[in-house]
Amino acid sequence: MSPIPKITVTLPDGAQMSVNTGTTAAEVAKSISDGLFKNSLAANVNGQLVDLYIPITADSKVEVITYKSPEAHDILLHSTSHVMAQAVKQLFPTAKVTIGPAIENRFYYDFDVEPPFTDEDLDKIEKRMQEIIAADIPVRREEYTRDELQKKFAAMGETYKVEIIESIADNEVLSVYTQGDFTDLCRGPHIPSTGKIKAFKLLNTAGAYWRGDSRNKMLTRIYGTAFPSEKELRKYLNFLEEAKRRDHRKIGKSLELFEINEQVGPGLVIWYPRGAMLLQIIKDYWIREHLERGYELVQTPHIGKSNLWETSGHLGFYREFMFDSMKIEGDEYFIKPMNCPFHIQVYKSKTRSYRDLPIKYAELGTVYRYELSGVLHGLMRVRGFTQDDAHIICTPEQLNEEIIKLVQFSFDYIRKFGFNEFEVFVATKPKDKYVGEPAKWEEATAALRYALDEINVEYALDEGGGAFYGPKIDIKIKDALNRSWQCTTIQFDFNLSERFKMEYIASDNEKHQPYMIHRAIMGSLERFVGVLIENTLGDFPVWLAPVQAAVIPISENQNEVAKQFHNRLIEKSIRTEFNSKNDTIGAKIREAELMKIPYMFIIGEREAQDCTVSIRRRKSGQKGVYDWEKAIAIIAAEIEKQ
RNA sequence: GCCACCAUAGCUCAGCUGGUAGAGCGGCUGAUUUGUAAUCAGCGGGUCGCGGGUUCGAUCCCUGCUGGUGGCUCCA
Repeated sequence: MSPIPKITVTLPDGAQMSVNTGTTAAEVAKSISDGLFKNSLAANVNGQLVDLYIPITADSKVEVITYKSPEAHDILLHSTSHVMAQAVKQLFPTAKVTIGPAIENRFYYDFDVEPPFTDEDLDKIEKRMQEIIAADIPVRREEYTRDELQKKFAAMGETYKVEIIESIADNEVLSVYTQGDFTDLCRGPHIPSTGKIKAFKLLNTAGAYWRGDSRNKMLTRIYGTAFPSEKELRKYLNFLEEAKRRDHRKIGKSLELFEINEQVGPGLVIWYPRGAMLLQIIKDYWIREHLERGYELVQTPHIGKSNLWETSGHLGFYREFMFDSMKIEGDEYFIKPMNCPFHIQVYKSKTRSYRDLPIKYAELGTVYRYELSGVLHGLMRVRGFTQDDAHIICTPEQLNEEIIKLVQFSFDYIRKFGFNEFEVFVATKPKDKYVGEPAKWEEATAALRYALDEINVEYALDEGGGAFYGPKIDIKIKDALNRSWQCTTIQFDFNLSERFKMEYIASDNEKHQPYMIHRAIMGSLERFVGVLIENTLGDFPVWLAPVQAAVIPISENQNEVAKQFHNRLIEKSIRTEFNSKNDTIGAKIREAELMKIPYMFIIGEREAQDCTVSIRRRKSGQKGVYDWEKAIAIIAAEIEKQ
């Protein structure tokens, strides 16, 4: 009998081991230490994630994946989704399994089941999962040919799996994972046994179309999460709680900023005085920043005749998002979903010379888009919203510089609101709905990428995510909970300038077609305010706070004097509120704290006599007693800081 | 739009298996005249989202609608 051939295994620290061929990563882990073996979930063999029990048959670099490895979480989540599917199949044998991947911090599994699961079902499933985990059932991989698998899953009645197998490329290895009575088509890798799952929770059910296509059957999805320890699970659940606490809909109500009312219509925002003030402050700032950068303000109607939208291509490519038309004196009018055709009209009002370019038209234009009722969400997704819109019309030579300026402008602008982390995407040509030659798309996309490269901005590609009229740069901002929100969009457009026959006279005295860029920095003011609320909990910096100060007399005896001070603040354009209620000082302060008013100016008997005020800063408390002018200077200085 | 869940006073919510509703906060009135996150007392306030049905009787059961919430191409 010939001796078993040896192979060399190289560990991450460079150490090498000579082992029998066919040794598994599990055995390697065990030979290093029992502790490592106990914590091992999978292995990375030559850069490839594999199961712990796959035999290694050649010299390899081997890294044992433990709970602490960055790759571990996805594997754990994915394996937990299999345990869930196993529990579901045991409890509901007629349910058909479909797909069940890991997503960020969570997993889901979609089932075709009648009737759909309820919350009580989730408890039952969770209990059964605990039993499966307690039984520590081994999870093993097997590979099969396409035919074998088709038959296998067809025999099991798992028609969705059969369909999936059909859609997998010929050259891929087909594998299944089996744990006890449950077998699932899966690429893996998976944990070696169900007992490796230490902490999990099922979160909620949801409907989801098979393959995400609304023409397909609606499946029942269960979301869940899993972590290496109870502690980490709790931390994640706390994060979800914190997100709830920051919900802009809740804060918007308690701070009296806005409402969305059934009587008015879904997705339509009613701004209360405080919310409208907040919006106005943002708008004022926005206008200042644009005028400083050479933009010109324009203002355009809310509706326009159908031929305008015909020419722009909106009726061809964007109709599904537009509200139905209205007939006026025999003509058909549409409510604008975008401002661009109007801005083009302004451009075309006279002959333009290359010396005039770039021309930059800016407008806080309110647009209306028909969004499906199911996707509406507070201020984040509405049907009527104000875009901080601008159109830059320039020569081809100017394009690069203009894009760079725009990206930098966006970063600078958004940083002012306390956001410092960005994700940048370049979105390319959509698969079906697009206008223009593919070659032009290529060229324009390259121009966007070139500009970003030039200023060293890292970005990811969003394939097929472009607008119908051109590729775009999208900037997402990260909030305090590390969630990202789409705000800035910089869209190249070679479609409209052609459709509307825009032109300028170049230095060669010939007519040329200009380039056009659409862009919005905040995107939608509504959404931006929503993000701002969630990021700050409604505790706005003083320059943004709709009410910057509360003037609070200690007793009614100081009402007269306090009112005078209040008037001084108003004269200085400080947004202030006078609390003359017959409440104790404690109650009046509490009220101001809850309404997140940053400054409180308190006047008692002593202050009334000396013409001073006691300053109290929200959250941090008393700041001392100052004469009126000094007190006003203090708050004014903080407002100035922006 | 589709699936599930939800809808009670201005707000937050309670109301067991059907017998026409309650609390706290806010509001109003009065007392108190307050020194840095809730003074006390009293009083109002609801066709229980809307429309049908079952029932002697519906906030509760059934059904239609409206609105809200969580989701709906992150490949086995």
